[in-house]
Amino acid sequence: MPELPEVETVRRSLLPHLPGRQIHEVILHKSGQIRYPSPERFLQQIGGATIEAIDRRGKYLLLPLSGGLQLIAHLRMSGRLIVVEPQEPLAPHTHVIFRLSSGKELRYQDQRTFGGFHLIGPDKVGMPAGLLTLGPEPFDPAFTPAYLRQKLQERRTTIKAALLDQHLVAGLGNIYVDEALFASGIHPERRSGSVTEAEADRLHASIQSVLQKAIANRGTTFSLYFDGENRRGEHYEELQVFDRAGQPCGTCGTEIIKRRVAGRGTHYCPRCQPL
DNA sequence: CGTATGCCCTGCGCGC
DNA sequence: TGCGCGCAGGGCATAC
Repeated sequence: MPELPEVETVRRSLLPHLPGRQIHEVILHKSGQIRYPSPERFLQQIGGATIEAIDRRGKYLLLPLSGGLQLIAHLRMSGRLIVVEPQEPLAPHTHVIFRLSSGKELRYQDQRTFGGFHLIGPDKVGMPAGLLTLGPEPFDPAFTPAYLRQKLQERRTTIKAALLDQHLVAGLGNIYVDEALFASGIHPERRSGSVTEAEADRLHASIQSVLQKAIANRGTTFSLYFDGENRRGEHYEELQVFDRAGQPCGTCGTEIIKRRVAGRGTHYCPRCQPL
């Protein structure tokens, strides 16, 4: 499940392969992953364009193209973008193939088909709605402890739901919300507004350090995540609570609990994160 | 408007 | 052994 560290790792792994390359041809094995515009117009507009860069915003990958176009990709649950030699056998669930001027292919595979592409012109029509209203990046100077404190105060929901909301801060998903809450000793079912100033400050620091460590480990490979060169992330071993239900907490030895919060499987230590 | 819920989809693990 | 069900969840549509 790619979250910010995994998407950032994909971005970095694609960096040597994409900028400066021309897209000679796009082959659609399954057109459902083309979200905007129609598959026909997508193919017509993207053919011959040159990839100028590869950027990230939250969990979105942004690829500015020549001619004022922008290709936007979202991997959702199971999407993978990999660069391979054309003779490489097609992996299952390969839906889109971009033939590049380097001779290599950028392939999009997606078992659960939740992810996909938007191709946007200079008028910005067709942008994913969520990208337009996305909150600040966790490492942007705008994401301050005071900002987090104030936003949490305004919410009436659980702290878990608030942090999963991409309008509040961009890029956190189920794994790193659980990890950041553990690192700051906050129970996931606490009311967002009940979080004290000191706790919010601690949470701010935890969010940044948890994400930073995960990026340094090139993300968490839980089941389906691999980077653009098909490598696993190494962060799984570092997880303190996520996917550790029934195992002892590394801090106090209490059994890690898993329960449903905000509609998501949620992991926490009942002793280190009291309600 | 803010919040909650269900849906999209496929593969896997579990229980019978 | 085999089948069917539930679960996994990011973002969006819909309902309240």
